[in-house]
Order: sequence, then C-alpha cells, then structure tokens
Amino acid sequence: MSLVPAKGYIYTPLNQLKDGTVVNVYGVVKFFKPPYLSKGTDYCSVVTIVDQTNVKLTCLLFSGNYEALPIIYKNGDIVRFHRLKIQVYKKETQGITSSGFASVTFEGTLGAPVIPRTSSKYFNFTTEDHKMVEALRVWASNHIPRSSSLLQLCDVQPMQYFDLTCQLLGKAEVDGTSFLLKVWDGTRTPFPSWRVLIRDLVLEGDLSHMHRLQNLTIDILVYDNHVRVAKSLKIGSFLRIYSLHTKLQSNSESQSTLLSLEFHLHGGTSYGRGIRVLPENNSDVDQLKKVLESVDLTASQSLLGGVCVSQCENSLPTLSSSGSVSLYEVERCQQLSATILTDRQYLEKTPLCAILKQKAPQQYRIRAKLRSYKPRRLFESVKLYCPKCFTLQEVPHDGDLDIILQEGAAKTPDTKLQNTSLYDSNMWTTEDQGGRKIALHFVKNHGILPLPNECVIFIEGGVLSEICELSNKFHGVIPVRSGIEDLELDLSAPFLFQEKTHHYGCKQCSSLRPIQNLNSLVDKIPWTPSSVAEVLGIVPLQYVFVMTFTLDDGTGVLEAYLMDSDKFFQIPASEILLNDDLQKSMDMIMDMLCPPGIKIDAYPWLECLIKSYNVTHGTEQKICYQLFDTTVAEDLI
DNA sequence: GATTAGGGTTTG
Repeated sequence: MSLVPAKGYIYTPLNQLKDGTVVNVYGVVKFFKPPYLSKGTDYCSVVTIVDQTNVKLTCLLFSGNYEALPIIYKNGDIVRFHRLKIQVYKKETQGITSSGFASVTFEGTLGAPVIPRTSSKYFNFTTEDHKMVEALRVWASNHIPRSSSLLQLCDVQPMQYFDLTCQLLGKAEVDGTSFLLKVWDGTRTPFPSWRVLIRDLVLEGDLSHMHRLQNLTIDILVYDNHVRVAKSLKIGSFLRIYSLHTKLQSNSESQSTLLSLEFHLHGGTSYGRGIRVLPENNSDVDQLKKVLESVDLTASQSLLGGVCVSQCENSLPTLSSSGSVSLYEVERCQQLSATILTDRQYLEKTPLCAILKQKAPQQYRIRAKLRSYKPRRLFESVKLYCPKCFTLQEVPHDGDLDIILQEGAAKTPDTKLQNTSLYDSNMWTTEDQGGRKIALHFVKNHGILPLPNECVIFIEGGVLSEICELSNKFHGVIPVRSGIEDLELDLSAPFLFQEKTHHYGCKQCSSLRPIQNLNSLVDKIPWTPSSVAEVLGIVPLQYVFVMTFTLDDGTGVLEAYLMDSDKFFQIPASEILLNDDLQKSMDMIMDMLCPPGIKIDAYPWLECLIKSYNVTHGTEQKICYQLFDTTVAEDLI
C-alpha cells in the first residue's frame, strides 16, 4: 500500500485512444457477452462501450477468474476499466485486458443509487467517480435510445430473441448436447410452453412446486457450451438468460391445431447468448420477487382440472412428464374456425409476427381474429372492379347515373338509324318535358319480335326511372344514342340493365364494336350480360366487396385487404345493394366474425390464406396483404 | 508465457 494519497486516475476519452498504450476508461455498455469459458484457459467477456465522445470501443476481457470480469447485467450499465491495453485489430481499435486489469460496474439508470459492483477487494472510488457515473447517465439518457431486449414471458412472441429474468425451478439432463431448465417469471406466455420429454428421474427441483406452477413455468433447452453452465445452476436461483429464442410449435392433432412456444438457448455466444446468475440484491430480482409473491396460485390452478383437460391430454403426446395442459389448448380444442380455406390446406400456419418480418411476395396460412374491419357501412364496401386493368371504381349513385343518362337524352334520335334488320323502332315526344324525344328499338329474332320477357330493347333519350321500369318488363335494356352511322353506347352508364342489376363496362379496356354485331347473337336467346359484352367489345366490370380486415393472432396485428365477388361471403356483391335479405345476412356474418360489445378473447378464430405483395407509393415501399381462397364456414351462413 | 476472441443469433 502506498502511503501517498491516491492521486486519482486519469480517464482517457474513447476518441483519444492510442495503439499500444494502457489506459483507464469509463463508458456506457452498448453490448456485452456475459463471461463464458473460452477455448483457451480463461473466461472471456466481450464488452462494447461508448462515451460522451460518441466513439465506441470493443473490449476483449480475459481472466482465469470469472468474478474478475465486469459484472454487467444489462446494456446501459456503466463500466470503469483500469489498465486496459489499446491495440489495433483489422484496422479497428480494440481494448484488451492487460496485467492488473480491474473493473467496476454501475447501474446506468438515471437517479439510481451509485453502487459499485466489483470483485476487487481494494478499489479506488472517489467523488470524481461518482461524478463520472452521473455524467454518463445523463449523457446516455439523452443520446442512447432506451432499447431493452428484456421481456416478461407474457410479452414474448414466437420467433423472437429476448432476455429473460427468471427463477430456476427445475433442471434435467436431456442428452449430451442439450439440457433442460424449467423457469418462471410469474407471468404467463401468450402460447403455452412446450414440454420437453425427459426421463422422469432426472428432473431436479421441487416437483410439487413445479406442479403447482405448471401454467407459469416454461421449458428452456440450452445447448452446447451453455450445458456446462446450466448444470451448475442452483434451484431457486435468479437468472438472466440472454438472447433466448422462441419458436412456435404447431402440432396437428386430429382436426385441431395446438400451438405451443419452444424456448431455445442456442449454442455459441453470438449476440451475447448466455446465462448469468443475478444476486438477491439486484433491483430487477427485487421486482421479480414481488411479481412471484403476488401470483395468485389458486387462480392459475383453477384453470385446470375438469373433464375437458383430461380428454385433451390424451391427444397431446408432446406434453407429458410434469405436463398437464393449459386452458389455451382446451379452448383451441373446442373452437372451430369461422372461416375456412378453400385450397392449400396443407400449408403450415404462420404467426403474424413472423409474417410481418418477412419480405413479399409470399403466401401464408394464418389463424387470427378479426379485431376490426373497414368500411363499417356495407354500401361503402361495394365497388366495381376491372379484371383486365385491375382498377377499382365506385358504383355510381342513382343521382349521378340519372345525370349521365339525361345528358344522353338531350340528343334527338336520328330517324335514319331506326327500323333496321336488327330491330323495329318507335319514337315518342314527351309533352311536359320540353319535347324530349324517346326512341325504343326492339331487337328481332329472325325478323320476328319475341315476347317482352325474351326481348332486348335499345333506348334513346330515356331517363333512369323509365329505363328501370322497362328493365322489369323486358329481358334487357341497353341505353344508346344516335351516332353518325350507328347507334352508340356510353360506358359512363351501364351497358345493360337487367331486372334491377346494372351491368357496367370498363372505359379503359373496352373497344366498342358496332351495335349491329348483336346480329350474331340472334340465335343465342336469352342474351346474357357476358355475351352482349363480348360481341360489343366491352370488358365487363365485376361487383366486388372491398374491405380491410385488421387481423390479430396474439403475436401481431396486420391489415389484410379482402376483395370478393361472392366466394368469401357466399353472397353476390352484384346483388347485395338490391336485396334487403342479403344485406341482413351480410350484417349477421360480420357480427359473427367481429362480434360487437365483447372482448376479442371471445371472438371466433378465422383460418385464412393471405398473400403479401409490394406496393410502391412514390419513393416509399410498403408490404400489403390480401386475403384469398378463404370462405366463411358454412355453419355461419 | 501464450492462448482465448476479435459482437451480428440455430437450424437442436
């Protein structure tokens, strides 16, 4: 011991480090690998720090003594390294332990007590250090985004890496390369944990305690280098497991699919994968203990028991040993889907959170609930769709249609175009409407006029109310106007009125042919909208429902677009606006899929196929989703 | 005394 009072250490800012020097530094932990046994003789910990200069430094820390390495629990912690050697590797500056290396770690949270964590028996700690820590805390709070991968089990999703703070309840050897840890954090996962099969006798821990907590415990398989650490852990200890991986497991059992969550701590140390024991005095452990103590065991137990559980249990070979079955699976056993697939039933289900991370285009099978949908008013969801140019347009309102037809009616019918081999013509002049002239052309069949209900007529100068009235009497009404050489159509209006249905053609895609072409249809009575469209060069528009479904499967939420003429709802979109009963059916279906006034938990599940595709809006790229090959289950209709 | 690892997820 020196008798000279400690002069205080000099700390080098991270932007002033020189190759080959040995320095003291302070920094905020940006990344770290908890200490692990290296392939050499020492433990190793890789720690990346940053300071107010905004320069990062990755440090390779070795020690034969596990405790001598920095006691870092999470990113954001603040470290002080003494006697760190600076060197350059692959053109990057790095720090490495040198003789006499020592470290002290502090919590990084602004306002938390400044308590040094170190294994050093004697260490220098002055008000200067206190100030350094406080300054770094303030700087970090303003400059480093608060991103933590620390999650509670209730917040985990399938296909995710996260850090877990938990208590060890049980452990068991599985085989040479993997080891089972049973842990809990007092919260319940969105999907029940998988149950890893083990030989009954190898499970170490309080079996009755584990049984009581069965819905709250998860099974974690740890692999390779982590097995050694896992074996050494004490039951009851508090752990932080870094970069734990979740994966959704789907077991198809008879007709129902049971989902469970797998937890893996893969081999290697990438991304800081590892396990660290947390001391009892750790603030996060304090918090965890409170959660564990407040768990209402009677509530978690009462979910079990009863006939249904034992029935389901028999069909679940993957759940065993300690295993019983959670309420989730019971519910899933019982729930039928409100929508079903009409194709590709072989596809595996994908959770929405996984879909949201992937690139387009792809196709998925999903199981989700309909959280909400748009538009809420039925008539707003009906559109006209061109199957050729894929454009959507609004169905013209009757008022607008009336205006379009009246514009056409302003033109006087040309008598030269009347009474041809195709049709017989009649013309009237209205008395009270400014002498508006109306011409009707009755299409003949081999020179003979058919009965009205088989007869198609052309009308010139007619207004909407007249056309509608005539379309009830005749097989079909085609509004026309006199052109230079022939009667002509205007695709702003329907090309055919049939009963109450208005048939539209696409203005962009149609190339109109002479009306006399209908001569080729005289033997094909009754005329259908598609045959009329075909000979007149019209690309007919389809009536479709266009809706946006907000789907939620508990792992994520996505908006999927539905475009359907009649397959999904099994209601023709072309007729819905004309038929009160169909509208009632539609309302009933939507209320079934997305019941008003109750919680989403009680909504039915929907089995759907969706496809993802890329949409470019200016410079912005976006992935959209569309439902396809899905239909409302028959028992709902 | 040198080595270890040198951040950037397994494929169980």
